[in-house]
Amino acid sequence: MAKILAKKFFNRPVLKVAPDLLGTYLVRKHGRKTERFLITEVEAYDGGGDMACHASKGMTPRTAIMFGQPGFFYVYFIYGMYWMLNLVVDKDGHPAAVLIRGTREVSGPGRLTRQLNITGSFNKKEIHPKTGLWLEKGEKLEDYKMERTPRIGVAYAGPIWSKKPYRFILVQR
DNA sequence: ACGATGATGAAC
DNA sequence: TTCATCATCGTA
Repeated sequence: MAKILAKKFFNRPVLKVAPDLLGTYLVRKHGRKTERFLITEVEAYDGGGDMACHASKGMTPRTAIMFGQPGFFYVYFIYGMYWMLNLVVDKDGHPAAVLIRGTREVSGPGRLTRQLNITGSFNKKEIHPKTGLWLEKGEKLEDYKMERTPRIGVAYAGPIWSKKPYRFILVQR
């Protein structure tokens, strides 16, 4: 029986949680079918001072979820077409999230939500099997190594924050 | 290189 | 109420 990642896992600083998510499984159940996707690409967004993080705008109707408890989904609509899947992490009151950018099976954050049929209905839902979308511990991946790069598509955040190495990826050796 | 396509937040 | 912008992707 695979281990389900619970609140304790998410209730840590985002720069710890984000790399730990690499190699874990994003699990989606719709109808009778349960599918697992190995996470290979994530980005960390860390607090109100991170100018690339939506929480840098303060608490708004959209960003309020990030200011709450860890272990919930933050899902928002972008470019008139795509849903972005984020996991709220770190302690209650500190707004932080991890963007799931890709898996071994599906590359790209917009494609991922489209293929898994994830929309705004998941926003503010708990990361738990009862939701139909959750995370499970992975296995040892000897043939992959982790790399860090700047985040994608955040030039608006300015020279400092757009260059922070907050993107974590698994690449094959 | 650029258009699709609509929510969001800030300015007015 | 308008307006610029946007944590993207497919086609060219």
